[in-house]
Amino acid sequence: MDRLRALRYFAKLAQTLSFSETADHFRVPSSSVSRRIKDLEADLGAALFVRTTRSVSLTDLGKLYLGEIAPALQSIEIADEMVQAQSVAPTGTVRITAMPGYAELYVLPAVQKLRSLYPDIEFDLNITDQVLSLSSNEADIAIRAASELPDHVIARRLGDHTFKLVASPDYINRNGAPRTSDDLRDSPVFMYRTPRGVLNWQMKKNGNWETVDLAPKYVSNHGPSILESVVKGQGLALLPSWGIAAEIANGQLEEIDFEDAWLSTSGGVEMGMYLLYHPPKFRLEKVKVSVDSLIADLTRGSCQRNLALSAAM
Amino acid sequence: MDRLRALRYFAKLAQTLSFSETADHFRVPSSSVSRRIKDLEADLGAALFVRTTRSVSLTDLGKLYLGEIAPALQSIEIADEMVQAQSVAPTGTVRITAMPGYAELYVLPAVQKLRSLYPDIEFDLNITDQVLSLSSNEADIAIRAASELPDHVIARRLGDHTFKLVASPDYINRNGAPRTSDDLRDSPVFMYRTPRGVLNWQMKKNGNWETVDLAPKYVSNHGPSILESVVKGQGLALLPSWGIAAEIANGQLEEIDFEDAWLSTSGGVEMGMYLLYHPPKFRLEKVKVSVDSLIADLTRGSCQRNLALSAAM
DNA sequence: AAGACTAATGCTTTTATGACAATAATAGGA
DNA sequence: TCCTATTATTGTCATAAAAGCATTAGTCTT
Repeated sequence: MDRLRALRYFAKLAQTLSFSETADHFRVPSSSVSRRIKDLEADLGAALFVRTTRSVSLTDLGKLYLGEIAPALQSIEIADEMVQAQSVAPTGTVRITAMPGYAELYVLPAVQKLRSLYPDIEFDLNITDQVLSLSSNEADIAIRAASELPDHVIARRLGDHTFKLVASPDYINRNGAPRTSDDLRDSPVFMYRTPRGVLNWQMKKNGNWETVDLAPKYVSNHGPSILESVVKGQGLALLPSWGIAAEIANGQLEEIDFEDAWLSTSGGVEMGMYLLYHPPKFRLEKVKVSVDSLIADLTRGSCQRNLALSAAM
Repeated sequence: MDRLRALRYFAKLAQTLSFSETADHFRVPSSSVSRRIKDLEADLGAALFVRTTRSVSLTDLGKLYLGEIAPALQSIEIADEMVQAQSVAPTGTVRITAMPGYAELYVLPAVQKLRSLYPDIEFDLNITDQVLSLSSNEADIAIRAASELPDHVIARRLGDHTFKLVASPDYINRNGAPRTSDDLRDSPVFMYRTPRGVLNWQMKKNGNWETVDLAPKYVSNHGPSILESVVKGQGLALLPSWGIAAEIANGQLEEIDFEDAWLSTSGGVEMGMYLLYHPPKFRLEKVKVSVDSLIADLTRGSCQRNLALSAAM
């Protein structure tokens, strides 16, 4: 038995004191109301109404029951409306996670804009290299580099995530640009540490990608400090293209063309920056508007970067 | 969809965060829980849980929904329990209606006893000649004279309801006992007025019951005052046997044997005093205990009366 | 006294729920 | 790293419940 429906019938019937009117209200035949009420009474083991074929009235127990049930029904109605309103009105917390570096350069300003656009939404921005799971509800939106895309989330490509070997013009003038892996071994190199370990440099040799055995002068999980070290001419680093666009453009850094392509993560796989979010099984407006705004800002940002790069070349 | 069941599943699942545990709790396969929750989510148009095959957690909306739903569910549980408790524990109001005269003689003391027996029950005793409808919920128990019994109520016979022509020994000494209807027309007679009119006297003539055309000296809806007038020797009256048992027994009144039987209401139909109450479709304990107690007292009273009558004869 | 309105009931059709089995996905351990 | 155990989901079927419709029975009104 659909108890909740029976209770709705009960409440309406208690109000109208008419089976037919109640039935009309719910667009069902009056026999349905009659049967549901009867079932309800049988379930409770008590008569709720006194019926004459012509009139209906509440019993003492009916009044008692109504007094308890009516507010509960109302609560349920309200709850439903709240949820449905929530899924339309953008309020609540949106949890965003993003990679350091990229976050500071691009996501932070985008989120600032988002905050001013939707002051009612609360944002929880978690900048970390940890890969927070969307599917286990640790975040609503994830912005990170990825090669192969998770299956159950929607991924919007924000731009490339390729690594460039860079040094300052000053450094190149003093030491020359490295050409071989042996050159590298003699050069001061800086590496990035992720929670899963140091991001090794890999090189293509005879069609295979191999890790280059290097002893880095400086390892950090703080990207900007590595960038700063390179800009200061202290050595070489493999840095993501989006992280050096500005420095390339204004001449602070130069890209070093190596004999082969270089990659930091597992060999040669094409990587990109992605914005990831739950498939919109159900329309969570707060997530939707955030995604839309972020995508707009971040892809625009990446276009600008690309333009800047082109200009530098 | 049984929404209430879905909500119960939801509440339990939000608490346990385990489909299988929830399913065990309700003794249903976990697939049922899974489906009900999915249906609920589809109905609401919003995701309530984030599921991994290994773990379940509430979404923001889920928490919100739970906050509204949980108290409502509890209210419904409480309401159910209240009703079921009510139908077992004898509390609340019992409305009793009874005929004047009979009520004062027999019902009043019985109700007094009932009140002391069940101090938690409230009694509403309506002494009237009006025939209050049980079926339209105007009373829980009715005690009245009846010939043919209503169909949808339970009737317990309390005793006869036959009318006797009586006068005081003093009156008979002075005027002699009437023998014919003509005798009656010359005698001072007292009649009872019901809400439906004066209770006419009827007589069997050639097998047919006919109303005797009399000009009563005194008409009242107050039985005791008619009785008193008769006892004082002021005239004759047709009085119910249960109303004159004591006076017959102690010699204050004498029954007059007439040439035919006499009746007050529609001709010659056998009438009785009945206690009427709703068929116990559902066990309303307060009514049940009241009926039991009243029946016990009133039938015992009627036995005593009968004994008293026998003794007087 | 008859008609109109209302609730209940009997029956059929449709719907949805539960049961069982199988699958997919993950966490933990050897 | 592979294997196993646990957990949620999906597919299919049988069953139970609800709706729909027509009819009956009982009141109130004119």
